Amino acid sequence: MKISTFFENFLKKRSLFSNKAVLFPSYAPEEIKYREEQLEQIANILAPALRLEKPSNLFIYGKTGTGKTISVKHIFRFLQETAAKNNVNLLCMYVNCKLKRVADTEYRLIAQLLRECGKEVPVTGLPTDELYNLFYTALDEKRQVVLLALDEIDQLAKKIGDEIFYNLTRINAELKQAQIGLIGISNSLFFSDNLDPRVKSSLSEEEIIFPSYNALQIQDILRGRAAGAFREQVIQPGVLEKGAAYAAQEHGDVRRAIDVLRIAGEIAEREASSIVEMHHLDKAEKKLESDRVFAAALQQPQQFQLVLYAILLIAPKKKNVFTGEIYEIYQTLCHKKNLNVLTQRRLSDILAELDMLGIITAKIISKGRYGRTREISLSLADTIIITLRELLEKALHLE
DNA sequence: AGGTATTCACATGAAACTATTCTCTGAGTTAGG
DNA sequence: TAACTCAGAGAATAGTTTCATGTGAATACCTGT
Repeated sequence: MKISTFFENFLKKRSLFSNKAVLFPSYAPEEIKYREEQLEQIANILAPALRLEKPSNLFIYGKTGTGKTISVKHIFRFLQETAAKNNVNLLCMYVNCKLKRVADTEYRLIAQLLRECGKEVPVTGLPTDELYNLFYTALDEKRQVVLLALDEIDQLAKKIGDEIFYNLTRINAELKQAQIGLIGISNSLFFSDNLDPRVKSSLSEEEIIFPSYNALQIQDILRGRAAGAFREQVIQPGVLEKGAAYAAQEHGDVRRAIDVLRIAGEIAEREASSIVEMHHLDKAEKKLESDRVFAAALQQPQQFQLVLYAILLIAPKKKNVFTGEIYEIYQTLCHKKNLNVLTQRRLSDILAELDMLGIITAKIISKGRYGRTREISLSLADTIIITLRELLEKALHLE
């Protein structure tokens, strides 16, 4: 088929979607279902900001995909609208602390905040105190209240420790005109447990927990989104129910369930199907999982990939592999490729990270007299393993 | 037999080092007046 | 004299090494029966 006719046909075909944007994570719905209580609490806590009083610092817990981020953004939107209408100097900032190269270190976080205030700062070269000073002066320019939402704050704490929070809570003491209210959003329910007690008490003056959705709630939310995103009669009966049931038992993550639905639609469209059926959903589920693995693996550094490659070489042949065995294979690979060999210490960390990424399953076991080690196995489907191995070979220039 | 002490093979933690990227500063150089 | 160039000092960061310490349970080694 000629490309020109392909595009012509493409245009003639009716899309399954009426508004695909509804299914993207960036979409902000008018109404957030099953979160009335939490929204009300947040609104209550933050409302004093509209009177230029400093609201209590707020801490929000809940697993991924339970609506934390979207709720905070929702509240922010209305707060700012109201503030604008009534001429209140209210500034709402939202930062995701997990974003690589954006806000995943102390320096970068403050730099990002300055950027939100409209001040560009260099990516490196400046002392961190200097950034704090710039930040203080930027905030203190006028009498205002600043609400600062830090998403995935637990990731940041794990990476660089909790001193940064001490600095953040101290900001108010430095400011003369402005006031700042902190909103921490965490995926981990136990985040604050290993936090400096002083930081903990000032950071979480108020706490809100977002429970996971159950299957029926997920189903309802999915239905709402699907109605907005797909043309009528496109989704076959049972598809939404299945998607919801799966999401509920696996993780309770609505965002992911919505992603699956979108990809199912895309797959159906590519197959020139006029409806979305069960098997599209299954394919979408698999595609999402394998895409995640591939992306995670390919954006790691070279040595990291080499270790993963070593695992892929032997793990499928045996059911359990130990750290030492992987280290040996990795070493021979290094010699073949003429790369310098990392220490076992480092390998240990890499294995732990691969486990975190969900690419491998590593369990620390004790073999008694024969030591303690990680028992490593692959939890990926065979097809994924083969593709991943090929991808890594290409990335590492192995033959 | 039953109890405890060892011992293995790593895990885990902390600090420090290396290489790279970036800014800022100030001395030296250049071009124009 | 103002504008430009360029080296050197100082920062932040990612990835790593070095040194030090921790650890769960199968086995070795006792003890008293």
